[in-house]
Amino acid sequence: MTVPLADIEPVSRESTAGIIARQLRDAIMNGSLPPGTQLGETELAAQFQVSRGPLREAMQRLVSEGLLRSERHRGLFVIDLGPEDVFDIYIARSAIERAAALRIVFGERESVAAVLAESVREMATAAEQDDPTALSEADLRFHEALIAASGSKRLVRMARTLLIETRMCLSALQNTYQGIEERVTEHNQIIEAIRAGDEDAVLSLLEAHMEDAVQRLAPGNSLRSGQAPAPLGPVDVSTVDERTLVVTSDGDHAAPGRATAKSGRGAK
Amino acid sequence: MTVPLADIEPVSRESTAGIIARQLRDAIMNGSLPPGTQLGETELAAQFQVSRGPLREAMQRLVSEGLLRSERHRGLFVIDLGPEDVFDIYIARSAIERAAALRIVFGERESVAAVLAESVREMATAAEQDDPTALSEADLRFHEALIAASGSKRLVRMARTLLIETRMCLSALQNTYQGIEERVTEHNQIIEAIRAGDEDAVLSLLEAHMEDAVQRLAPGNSLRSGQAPAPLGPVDVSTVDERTLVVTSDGDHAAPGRATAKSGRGAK
DNA sequence: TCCGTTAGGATTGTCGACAATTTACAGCGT
DNA sequence: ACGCTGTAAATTGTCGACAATCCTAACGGA
Repeated sequence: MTVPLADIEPVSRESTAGIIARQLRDAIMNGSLPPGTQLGETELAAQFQVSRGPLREAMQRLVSEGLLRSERHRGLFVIDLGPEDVFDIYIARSAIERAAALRIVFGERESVAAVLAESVREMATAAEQDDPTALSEADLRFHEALIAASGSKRLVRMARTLLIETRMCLSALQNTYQGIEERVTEHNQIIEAIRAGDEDAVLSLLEAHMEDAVQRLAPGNSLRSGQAPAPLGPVDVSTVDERTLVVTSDGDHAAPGRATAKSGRGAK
Repeated sequence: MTVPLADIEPVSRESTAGIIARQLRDAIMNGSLPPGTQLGETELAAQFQVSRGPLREAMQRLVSEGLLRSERHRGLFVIDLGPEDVFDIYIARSAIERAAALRIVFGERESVAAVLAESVREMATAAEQDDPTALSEADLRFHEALIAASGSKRLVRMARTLLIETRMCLSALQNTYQGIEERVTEHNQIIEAIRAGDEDAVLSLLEAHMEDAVQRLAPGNSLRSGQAPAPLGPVDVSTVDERTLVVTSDGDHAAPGRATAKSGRGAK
């Protein structure tokens, strides 16, 4: 009556484990918890001012998301990304974002383009000021918005982990930037293709965008050639992520596959 | 020395929460825990012969995977899939399996084809004996093997939930089967295309396969038209799956988009 | 008869303590 | 000096109990 009661969402509609899980995700993403870090339960519990119970529940969530690696009677550790993981991340991202773009092309393209344009503007601003960190942030926000605009709950959920891992890659490699302006252009081209409703253009631009990232972050691999650099054979779906599956990320693993052409089908 | 010590994997390399989580997943998948069921902690803890602690940790995993829905101070419930979810599942599956197929085409195709052929043989056997359940099992096993063969950890992990949800859809709709033989043929065509290394054929066959499933399970939708039937707008990536986001799955939602042609690009 | 109130029961959320296992280190023997 | 062994500390895994919250239903009043 007095208050227009906007969106009050009664006190704490969210579970404690959910809150802690989100904070931990952020901490892992922004580098507060570097890869390989062991998460001491007692220490973190004190920091969050909760008991070990809720904290463990939150950590189990991250384990199932693949952000933490569990070693029984040893502890929980932040995953460290080997080169094969970098490649794998982009395989998955490519799949997710392609599907999202496909949905968008068949949806209300204009409003989506407007939202995406906002992120690109932020990127441009960051580029002008020569602020690599801000540029990465805006870049990720672009892709996050792209996926969110698909309206698919599952694509969004699956992408959350991938975007966090992407950020981990970027901060690990300390942004080896070549062609800052170029990146802004690439994103703008995607938006333009969305506005035009040109399906083939959107998909091939996106694929090229991903391929570029792979070339920068995991040279020697390509989304359109060679097998995964990971030396692991076919994986059993029922056990992965459960038993630890430690990957020794000790350097060498270069796949013989030479990078093939940028993208296959011509854009418009 | 005496024993050839095969793969002993010291006692219990897997966490208790992991074991319970897997069992719960199976129970949800095979229908022992129908959609909407509330998971009483005390009851389940007694059944697993553990305390509520490890059980809650296991359940939090499933929450983050999207198989359980959490309502604070109310309990955990098995998700029930509305029509919009069915469509969403196939959007995501289509994305994942396409990426997996792409990896396979660039990898060792023959050995993969052999593995997949085994699943199809099982399908054929089930079809002969007119056993819908066994056919579904074999069908899912095919797709599981397809994704596993990609060698991508992340694709495998993301697909796990999707395949469980797929099984939930099928058992809910009690297998409205038309064209049993046809399905076996479709899978065989995919294998054949993999053997031939015909990328375009593999991708369009797979897309058509998914589109067929959508037509059967969520008529009125198409992977290549109309926006998602879900009435929810763009989703915020940071909150989904955390705050509950209850979807009232009350029937009507038909998208106006008429189904377009099977698949776009011609196959070979 | 209908509605608001209030007790009861049940379930979830949280906590502190104990048990089990691993790791590190000191001591001893060769 | 090197390696093995046994003990001790620290951390994780598990449990039972208490507190907070919600649902149900019986009760009383209009």
